[in-house]
Amino acid sequence: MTLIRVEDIAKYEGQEATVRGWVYNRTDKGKLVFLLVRDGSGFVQCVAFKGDLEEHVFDQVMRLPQESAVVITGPVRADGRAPGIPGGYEISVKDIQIVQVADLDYPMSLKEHGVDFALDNRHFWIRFPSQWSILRVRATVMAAAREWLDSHGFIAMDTPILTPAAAEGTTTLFETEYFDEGKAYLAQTGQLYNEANIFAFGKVYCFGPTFRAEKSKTRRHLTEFWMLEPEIAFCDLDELMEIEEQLITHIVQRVLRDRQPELCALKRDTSKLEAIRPPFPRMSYDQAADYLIDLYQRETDPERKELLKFEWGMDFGAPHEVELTKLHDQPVFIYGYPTAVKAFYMEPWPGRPEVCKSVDLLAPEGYGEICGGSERISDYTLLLERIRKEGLPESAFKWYLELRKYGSVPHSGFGMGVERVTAWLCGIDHIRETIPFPRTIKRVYP
RNA sequence: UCCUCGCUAGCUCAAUUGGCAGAGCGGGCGGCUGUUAACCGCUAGGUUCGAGGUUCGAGUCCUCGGCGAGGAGCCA
Repeated sequence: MTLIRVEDIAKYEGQEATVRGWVYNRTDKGKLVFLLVRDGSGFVQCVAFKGDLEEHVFDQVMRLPQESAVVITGPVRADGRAPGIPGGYEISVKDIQIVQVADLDYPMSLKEHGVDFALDNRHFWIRFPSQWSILRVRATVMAAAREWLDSHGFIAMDTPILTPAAAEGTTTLFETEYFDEGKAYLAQTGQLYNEANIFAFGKVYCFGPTFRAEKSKTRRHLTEFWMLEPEIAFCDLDELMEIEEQLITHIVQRVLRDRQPELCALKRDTSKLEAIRPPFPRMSYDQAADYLIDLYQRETDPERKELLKFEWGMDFGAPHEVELTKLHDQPVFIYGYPTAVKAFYMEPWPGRPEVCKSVDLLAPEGYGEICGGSERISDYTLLLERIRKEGLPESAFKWYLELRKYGSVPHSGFGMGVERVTAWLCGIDHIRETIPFPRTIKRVYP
């Protein structure tokens, strides 16, 4: 008996194989029972004929409840009628071991469910082909990102999740007691620590959960999400964009190569992803602003006009980002945002202090911002001035400022939101499905 | 915080003008050798989110509250 993984089933055509898994669906048809079995790596149809099994066994198979655990052995056959991920192959049940007969009150039937019910049952929902596929793509996004960085001289350098006094207002930070030291806060970014790390390691990245207590209630926000943050010494804004487009391209290629059955199960139009290749278009904030102002002025529908309202100096809202992504089939860089709407540590544009060397990467098809980054201020005096202007506590930034005194160089970095990238690649419209157990303003269960 | 919508069987939903609370799925029993979220027959299953009000009569109308969704704002 050869134990196989369903994702490799094509290799075993004509051979006897064993799969271990769970009954996702059962259809009985008189003397014939179809079991759609999940084994974690895929979904495969197993067919039991009454004549092949002892009568009491067949009878048990015919009544096997959804989600029962089984070990099935039999020959693998190619059959175009067989559903599954990947489909096209099925196993004839010659032997079946029933590890557990599931209770009959499994809450998630295979019909439609409302969002709230599905999320209350997230611990079961992840068994569904759609959710399973999305989370497999997520894992590949994460693996591909590490793979590219690790092979391009970046050192993985974890940054703390418990952090001291807030770098900015405490309103969006989750707070916790920290022994006798007062308050600690869950990290919103590892960037400041990454900036320390590059002066030891040159090119680094951190990759972990980040926490934002924003009262955002949209399809693009979670309170706990995973962010990849590379930071590079001796790197300006142009070089940063090159790194971003190389990384994103690699991720897209890997997902296309390794997650084809999952994308197919999600009915993703992969031709849109196959077309992604660097260099990505670059557009200045000024150009984007001109375009959006023109769009705003020409809009006649009052409701839409209100949403598209724009003037130079504003940050983009979701509707603006959507309009900008419609201009290209590729991800698009928007660089040179107004200093006033960006963070204090961004390097000013030479000769134009009202603009800074920041860049956002917007995914196509209306997905919007997937990466945000900038060249950082490398001059001590300028950074100190900025910290004071923002009214930030100087003492908390002592170590950060000191980095500018000993070997400071131009450096840049960015953050990539794993959930937003995954949502884009999967073609789904809400990022809560791209993380196993989403945390939103209204949900910390399960 | 604001705007809009929703809450009826385990799930997804229906219920005409205020007039007997229903269907599909899921569960049970039975049938069928190619099902694809199978199909067919039978069957069990209800505090209509909560409190109060109007009315002969409220799932439906009114008031207050709760919960959720979509969007906006917010958002390194």
